[in-house]
Amino acid sequence: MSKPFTSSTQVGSVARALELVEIIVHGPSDGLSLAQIARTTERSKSAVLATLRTLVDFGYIRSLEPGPKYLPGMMLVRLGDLTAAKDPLSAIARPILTELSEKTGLTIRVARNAGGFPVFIERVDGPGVVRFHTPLGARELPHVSSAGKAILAELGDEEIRAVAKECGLVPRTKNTITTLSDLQIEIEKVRRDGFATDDEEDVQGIFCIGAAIFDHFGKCIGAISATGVHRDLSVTQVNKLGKLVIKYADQITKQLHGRKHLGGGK
Amino acid sequence: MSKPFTSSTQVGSVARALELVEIIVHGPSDGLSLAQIARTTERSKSAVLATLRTLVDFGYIRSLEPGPKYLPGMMLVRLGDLTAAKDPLSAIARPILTELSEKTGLTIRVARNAGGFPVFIERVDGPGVVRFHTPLGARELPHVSSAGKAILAELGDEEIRAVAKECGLVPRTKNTITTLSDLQIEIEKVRRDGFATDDEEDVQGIFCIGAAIFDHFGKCIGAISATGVHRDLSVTQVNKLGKLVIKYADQITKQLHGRKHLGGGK
DNA sequence: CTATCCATTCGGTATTGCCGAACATCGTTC
DNA sequence: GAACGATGTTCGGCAATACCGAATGGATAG
Repeated sequence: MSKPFTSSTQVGSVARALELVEIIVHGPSDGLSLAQIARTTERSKSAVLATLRTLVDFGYIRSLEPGPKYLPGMMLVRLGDLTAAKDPLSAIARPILTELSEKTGLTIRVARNAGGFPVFIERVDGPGVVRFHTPLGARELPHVSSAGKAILAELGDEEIRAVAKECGLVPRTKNTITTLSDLQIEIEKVRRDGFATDDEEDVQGIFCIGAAIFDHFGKCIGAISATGVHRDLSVTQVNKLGKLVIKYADQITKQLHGRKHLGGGK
Repeated sequence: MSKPFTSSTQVGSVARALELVEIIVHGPSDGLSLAQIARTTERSKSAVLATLRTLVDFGYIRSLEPGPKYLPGMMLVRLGDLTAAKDPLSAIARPILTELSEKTGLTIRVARNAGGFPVFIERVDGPGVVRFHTPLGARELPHVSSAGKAILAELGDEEIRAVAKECGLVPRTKNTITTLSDLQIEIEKVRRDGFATDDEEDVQGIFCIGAAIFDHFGKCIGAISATGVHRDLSVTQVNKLGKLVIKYADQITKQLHGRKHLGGGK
């Protein structure tokens, strides 16, 4: 057995099947052949074929004749859509994101707070021509994203240190914050301003501005962020845009019957 | 064995795992308990638990303490997003959909032609306050959706009959087309106009207008559709809106280096 | 024509996924 | 407070079954 499974009793064949999904989703856009998949997974073709057939039957994978090449199936889109739709944060946020994206021309996303890490669950593109991939559903790095920093700013110093340790403060660009002390200084700024920025700290040429969302306990449950290309943003706009993002984040908080956790005490 | 599996060699445990995903995704928004899942699937708790653990490990399901209740996981959102992003039609269509949604205030979607059935892969909401669920990734009914009719209009009469037989022309509202002859008359109208409508034929109070998209062979590979609430649409607007939808569909066709299949011959 | 790649089928074997019983824990009810 | 019913969890043992490898047929290339 090559892979050391983390916890107790699991189902191996299911795990292997989901690995296939992963491989195919990350594979080339013209698909992978059975032989290719069998090689990369180091399993027999017959076993892979049986698994693939099951996945195809459920629509997770679609097989493209002739050849056959295997590609991600539409059921994945459906499940992702249903999952996002079921999330009340997503449902409430969507029209508000749409409005903000129109007002700013930027791509707006909303993230859930997943243990200090932002996980974006919904996205609305702005009308701009420039397009970049802003992924959904992945655990993003908290120290390089505006949503991440907006969430961190609502945590206690203890938790911030824990999250920083967990993500390792890995560098992404030359602007990335890589030390705990720098991060703490940045967090202080976020707390003062009420919004967080990402000034080309994750991707060269891309900036973000984010603000936190709260539930009725005053706990930060997520954040929204606006993303654009750096040259479209003049420095004087940052504050104005920040205020706007806060306003829309507050709208979501309000609709969730939430209230802002007033900084001060732990 | 309760479920008669369709084709040859498959992996039973994987199929059972994917059934769990289905159940949880369609379950209540506060999740399902292990016992509930075990009951509905008629399997032992221990077997279900092992499978669930595997799914949780991969992020397909997330377990919510205490209880634990099981809910759809963020990995489903991620996989759906990656799947849609990998599709060139989706990538090309997105900015065009955004523009059309701003211009019209409606929800715009793009569907792939899947054997005469529309499968929507991307959606852009309009700024309107009214919200309704327009699903993605599912095989929609061709005879009740404007995208479906736009696709049907590009097929041969033979194929239309086959699709009609496959979907059964099931009624959804009192406006639904339920006979083949009515459908053929409607298709003729679509061919004349260049766009298709759905006048409360799927959901009461909802209308759609759709137009087809073509590849470089002139084959119809999909369609876009605009969705809104019926009372927002005056009859005189239908033609104007139809023309607009055609224009944006043609833009997508153009960017795909496609060309319109000029009706006439088979 | 041979050689090499591919997808697919088919037994046989032992891996392993499943069940059921047992335990721990919580919340209710009498 | 004790007894009950519900839950989630662990564990041993059996048999189902998921896996492998060899063999086949087809396609493409040299």
